[in-house]
Amino acid sequence: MDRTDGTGSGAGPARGREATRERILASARELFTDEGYGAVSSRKIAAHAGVNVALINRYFGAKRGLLTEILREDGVFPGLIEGDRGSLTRRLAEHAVSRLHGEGTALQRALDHSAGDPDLQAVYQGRITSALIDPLEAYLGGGSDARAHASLIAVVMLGLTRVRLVEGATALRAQEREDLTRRVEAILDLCLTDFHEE
Amino acid sequence: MDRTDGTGSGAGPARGREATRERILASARELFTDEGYGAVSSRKIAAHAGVNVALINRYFGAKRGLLTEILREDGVFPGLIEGDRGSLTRRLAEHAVSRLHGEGTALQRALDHSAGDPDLQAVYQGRITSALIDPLEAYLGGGSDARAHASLIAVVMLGLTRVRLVEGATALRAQEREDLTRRVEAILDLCLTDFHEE
DNA sequence: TGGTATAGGTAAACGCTGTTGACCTTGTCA
DNA sequence: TGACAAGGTCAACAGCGTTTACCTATACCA
Repeated sequence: MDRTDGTGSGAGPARGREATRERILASARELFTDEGYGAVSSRKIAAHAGVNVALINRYFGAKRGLLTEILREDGVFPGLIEGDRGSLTRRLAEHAVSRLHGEGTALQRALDHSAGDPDLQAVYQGRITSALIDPLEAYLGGGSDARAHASLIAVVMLGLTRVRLVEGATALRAQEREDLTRRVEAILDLCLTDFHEE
Repeated sequence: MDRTDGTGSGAGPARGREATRERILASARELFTDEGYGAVSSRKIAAHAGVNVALINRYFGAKRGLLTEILREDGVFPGLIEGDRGSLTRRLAEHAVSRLHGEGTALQRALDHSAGDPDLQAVYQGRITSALIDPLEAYLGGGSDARAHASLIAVVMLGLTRVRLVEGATALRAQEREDLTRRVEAILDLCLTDFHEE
């Protein structure tokens, strides 16, 4: 009936559904990392994987399916929205500032640049919601305003990415790093305080 | 030598360089407003203007030139970065919250959705810098950290747009409007305080 | 052992995009 | 009348994401 992905017989690249899928995915990841989503065409990915173009759509539905698959594998803010509640904003601030300085994996940096692509709007929409806002809401305890607080956090986190993308954020990166981190932390704390107290 | 844009002789649409340019621009503005930048093709704009496609590139260099021209005509935050300094953040907060609620001109709303288009990155980069960060820096008096403060303001303003775009910001729009405005105002104030005081 | 169904892969086309270069037409001036 | 130039058109180019029809080689079953 089916080889269930036996590793070929030695000659030529591995065949079989799973092996091919994986080869396409690996090529996409590598090329997206180096050149960004928009700059890499389906044909280029296929050529790099030594595979026909049509297979991309066969296995992943469409080009954006490749990115969806890649993104599924790693979270947006791994390890940040868990653990001690008191230092949540500190962790988020440190992460945001490090991203501002171009740290993080090459893939993360590349995908920041692709975040605005109209073709990817639905992909990023799902990602921001499911990997940032939803977990934050749950982490914050689910009070009536928890989701609004989570959204405000997202405003700052996404805003920082966008300003870096669109303007370079030179002035921010020129600040003493600890000063900037503390400032972002304070802003994030303000995002989390009760809307009605004063 | 040249008619210098006389208004034709009556029959058919107006001819002449300036009239044609204006007709293309008007069509682009209308279509961008209704459908967004990415969804409108050069050929569609040309057809709507009753003009050959090639003229778009002749007069505006490329499709993005149309948007550049349109954006040149109205500022990003008209009237906000001037006047009383004490209420700057209040004005900005009110503006941001109104945008969150889908207010503002139809063109502004449409262009928010196009802000991430890779083809427009340079256009928006110039716009954010020259119409938001630069004026803010000047308005703030040009102290050594003025540009960093302006950048932080931009973080919040752009972040709000992005969260609305990508997530809908339902939870934020569900907040009592005055509460949310005051919160954003407080956050913006925090963006403007000295980095080194504590 | 032979026949067949099927999974996996390929080639070629479709319709679309933004853009460009060669051509033509029209009006003006010498 | 002839030359010139501005304004406009047509047709093509190269590329994109995607789809359809076809081929091939394997695995199973009679």
